[in-house]
Amino acid sequence: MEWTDEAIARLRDLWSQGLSTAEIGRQLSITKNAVVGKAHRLGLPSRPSPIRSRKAKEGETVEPTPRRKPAPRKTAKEVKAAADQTSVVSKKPSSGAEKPKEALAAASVEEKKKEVEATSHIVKKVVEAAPQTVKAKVVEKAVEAPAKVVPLTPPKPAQTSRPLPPPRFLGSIDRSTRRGPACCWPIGDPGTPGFHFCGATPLSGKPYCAEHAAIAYVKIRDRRD
DNA sequence: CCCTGATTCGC
DNA sequence: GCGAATCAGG
Repeated sequence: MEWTDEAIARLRDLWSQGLSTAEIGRQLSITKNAVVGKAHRLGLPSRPSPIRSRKAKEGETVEPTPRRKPAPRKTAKEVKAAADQTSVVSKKPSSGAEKPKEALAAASVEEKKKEVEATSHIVKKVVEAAPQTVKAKVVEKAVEAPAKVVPLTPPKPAQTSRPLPPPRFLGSIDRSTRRGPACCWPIGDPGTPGFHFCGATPLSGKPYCAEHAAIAYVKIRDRRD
């Protein structure tokens, strides 16, 4: 990474805006390690760290989180040697070709963009992640940018007088292998035998899977007649 | 497991 | 100086 004046300025700016190191990294197309490393070197103010957040009790000398052993780190040579060996000996059968990091990063960025376009959830997410001091700022920024979104109510189950049967999730079929949350998009008519909820793995932070989230969250301008 | 930021240390 | 590897907390 060539730390040009501009790159450094950008880093400083984003850093001061309270964006996460990973987010800054994405915007600069570098890793969060590079970001935090450079920030550290630049003497930028530390962010509230998850780990060191040990209460600085008054008088109590908080041990700087006694980090453990320096951890033996592989040398580049060792890494290369290992790589050579594995590539010759036991090439992974079908793990698929690993995407280059750039591709991954790009994909990640694309994903993010889509998300921002489609929903405002990301805004909330970002805001939540941001330190208090910058929340307002972030909101202000974000509000004008992404399209407004309205969560449409999913098909309203016709309410019956008798209690509904216990909802069945398709996901419960393989509950043994996947215990996570389940998409709660209703399928079929409540009260009828076939009624169940989707049960697929929901998008992070949403009650619906990708397929149904796409239906549930519709851009306002797409609803206009 | 995902995320986060901080630190270490081979390069 | 750089940043991947690693750590550790949520």
